[in-house]
Amino acid sequence: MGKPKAPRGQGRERVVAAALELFSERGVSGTSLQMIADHLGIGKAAVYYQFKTKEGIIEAVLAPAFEQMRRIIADAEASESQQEVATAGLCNLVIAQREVVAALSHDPEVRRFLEMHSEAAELILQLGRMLLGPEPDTRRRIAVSLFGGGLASVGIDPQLADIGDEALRSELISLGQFLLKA
Amino acid sequence: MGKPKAPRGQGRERVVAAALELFSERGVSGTSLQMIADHLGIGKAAVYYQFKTKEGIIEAVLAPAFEQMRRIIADAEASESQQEVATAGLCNLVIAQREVVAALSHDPEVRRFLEMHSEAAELILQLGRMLLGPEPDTRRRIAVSLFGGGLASVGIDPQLADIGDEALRSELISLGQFLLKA
DNA sequence: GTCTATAGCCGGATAGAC
DNA sequence: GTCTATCCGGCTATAGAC
Repeated sequence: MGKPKAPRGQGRERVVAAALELFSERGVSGTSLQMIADHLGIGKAAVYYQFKTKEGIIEAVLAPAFEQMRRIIADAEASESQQEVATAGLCNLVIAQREVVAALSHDPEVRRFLEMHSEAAELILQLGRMLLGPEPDTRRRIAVSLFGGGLASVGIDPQLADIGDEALRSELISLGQFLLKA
Repeated sequence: MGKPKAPRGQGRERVVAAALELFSERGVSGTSLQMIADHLGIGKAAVYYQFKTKEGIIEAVLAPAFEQMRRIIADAEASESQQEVATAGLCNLVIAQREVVAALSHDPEVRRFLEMHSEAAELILQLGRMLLGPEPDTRRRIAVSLFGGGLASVGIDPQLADIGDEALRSELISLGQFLLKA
């Protein structure tokens, strides 16, 4: 009864992968559906068969990152040391989803998307609050902003391309804890 | 003999100011010349009178930041403690040119611009080298990347809007020195 | 210095053939 | 599931009137 042909969702995944690659090179506004289609060697209408709108593609590209954020928040909430678990979780997220995080965390089109989908925006705010801890002073607030903003860039910095995932992860976590204790 | 009417360059500055504001909200790709014209209450062709191409506008928006970078590099080179002077200079740059730095440092269109204008790209690389110092280890390289990427975000983080320039500057410099000594 | 008008191209999105 | 053809609107850029 399995359907060997046209396995559901495979086309979607190919579109999402191509979109992510192009988004990270040219930004969301700078990427047209035509480019995505060309990249896959298909027609523009074939892309529309998978996603009715461009926003739908953005949503699908972002989805796995937000899923992981939900897990991080759940883990941190279940832990005694919220701040440390959240910090490590964020570092893991950056490693596991380099391209999604780096390509989209500073994209103006994604910012607009988040303004229209407050459940997603709330996840980011919640993670921020966990890093801040209760009653943060000015220095801590700046340190958290610096760390959060920096994390996104580190993921795709070409100058760090020779550093393996494990080394990067452990140094990031260490630097994060260091910064947030400053 | 002064010419009270049509003071040279004033029109250009108004275009640049409007462009910067829109670039920071919508990104470069997401900003059309029509939007810039509308924002100034003039026609699209009036913008073309000041700048022959959109790239010309990008160049003019970036110019002051690169000028300041040149000064920072010159100052650091003349100093004994290159790394500290460069770090402080970068923090000052972020404060003085928040919008330019934040809006454009992660913009894919600007990245493409830099690939075509290697003199400008070289300034950024040179500053990076000054922060790294001679023979940096892995941890230092990651710290520099984290700091550089984070600086850009801090400048426009709405959550830090209540912090004055002076407080922000001194904390940033302090956090920078702290991070680079980690 | 700003305007209208227009060229020519490309954007997102849809309809319908195969 | 992919294609061609098409709609309509917006884009950069130019020409020329005022």
